[in-house]
Amino acid sequence: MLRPGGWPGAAHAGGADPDLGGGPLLEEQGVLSKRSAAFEGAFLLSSAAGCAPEALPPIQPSNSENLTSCMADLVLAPCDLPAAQPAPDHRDASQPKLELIHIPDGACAAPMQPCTDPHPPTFIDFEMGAANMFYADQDPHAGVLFGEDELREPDFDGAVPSLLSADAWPGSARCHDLASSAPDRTSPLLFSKPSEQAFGGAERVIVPREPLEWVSSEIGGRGMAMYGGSVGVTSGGGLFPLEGPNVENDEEPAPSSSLEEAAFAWVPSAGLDAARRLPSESTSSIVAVESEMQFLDDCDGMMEEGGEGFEGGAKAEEGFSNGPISPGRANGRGCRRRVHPVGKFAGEEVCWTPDDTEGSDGGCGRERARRSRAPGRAGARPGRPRPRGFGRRNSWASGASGALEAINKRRKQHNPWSLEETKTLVKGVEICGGGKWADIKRLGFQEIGSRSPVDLKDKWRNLLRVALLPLEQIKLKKVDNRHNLPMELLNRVKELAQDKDKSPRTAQMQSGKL
DNA sequence: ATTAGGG
DNA sequence: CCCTAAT
Repeated sequence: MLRPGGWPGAAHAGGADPDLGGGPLLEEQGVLSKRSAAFEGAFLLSSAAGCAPEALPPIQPSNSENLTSCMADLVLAPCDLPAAQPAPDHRDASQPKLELIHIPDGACAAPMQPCTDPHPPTFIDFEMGAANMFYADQDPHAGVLFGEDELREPDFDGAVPSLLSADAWPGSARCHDLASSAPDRTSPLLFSKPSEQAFGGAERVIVPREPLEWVSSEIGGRGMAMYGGSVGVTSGGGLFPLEGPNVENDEEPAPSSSLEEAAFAWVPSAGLDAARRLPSESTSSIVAVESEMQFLDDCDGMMEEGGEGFEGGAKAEEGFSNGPISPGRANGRGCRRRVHPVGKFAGEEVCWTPDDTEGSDGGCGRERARRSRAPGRAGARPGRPRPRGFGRRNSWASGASGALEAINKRRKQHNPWSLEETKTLVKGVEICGGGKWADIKRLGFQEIGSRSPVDLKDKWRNLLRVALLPLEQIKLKKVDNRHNLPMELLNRVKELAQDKDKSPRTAQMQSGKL
């Protein structure tokens, strides 16, 4: 299925390392071949071979010369598509599910050049699912940005997002100096603004399949990428397979007029025709959703097994062979949460029930519609992409049905924090410090994508309660069997709590209370 | 919009 | 996890 190599320029592109999920990139069966500059010469192939690449029109100029030259190599070619092939049903397990991305040899082979920016340090944002900044001068994944301007060796349990590399995003070599990226220098979050250039020329690749095919133009979204046929999502350092969105009878997608607006392209059933018209008429068949695409934890937050996105390649890559992992796993009740791709709830986190027992919250029981909702927001909205995973979200189901009231009356929900979530929170605190919950959210950790900043705060408080307990008591609680909190983690929490730097006073006070 | 804190 | 007050 999807392979790390799906990210051109990604460290393991080409599947050189079988251990990392590489290997032959694709079963060639392309019907559609479309270039996406954003993916540096990546092809999307579906069935039917014989798409001879041909030179592409000039690529949008990049302000990054090295990249420009790199991109100049890009070739690709719209195929002469066979007419009106009945679209394979990707629900049929016998059908190949995914389009595969082929990386032409030598694509973007040019090494990333050091930033010429006079203000060191410079950073490059890979836009890969998180705001972790990787120093890309020499080593593509040399470090993680900590604090204000400190670049450290990655030390998250050896978690190096090994899939990322400087040229993973060919057009995205946006060099930033700290001064311009974070003028106040108070935040470690140096998001680079998604730019058209970064994704310049990215076409929304539409794969003619039913029921829904997705393509991410990767615009403005962090870490989201789906390729035809329910393909994948980048998550931390991994690229995770995903199931296709389960959307039905949605309104006619609103045209997207800007790249920022159109994080994802969706073509309902237009199939090949639409695909063929793409270059000129793409916008008419594309729905814009908010750029943040996120596949959130299932309702119970049962994430016992998934790799921590941040935990780097090897772990994450298990997902390639083992099917969907990290995002959107089903819980016992078959409820998943994800962002609704189109229509009224585009961009909203929703409960998603695979078999589509709709309208009932899917047993998810996480209705949060009472909470703030982007006011006046109707459908896909242009404008600033919201940071993903912020705040509370509407439920697809709730908005769509009269079950709303019932749901609204529901009392306190219970969504146990998984160990992975908890670990991630701790990481966040390590980076941003306690009390910086919004900042932590902005880090984009996928693991806690479904937790609001307030959730983080609450959880941290609860963690402190335990961590600051006398050792005896902790052990009495079997090191908290219920929450599966390893002593080691609790120790980290404790340290952070006592670190006046990382912990405002909340923690200190907490310790008093205990 | 964020955060702290009570419940 | 929910709610509110205070920024």
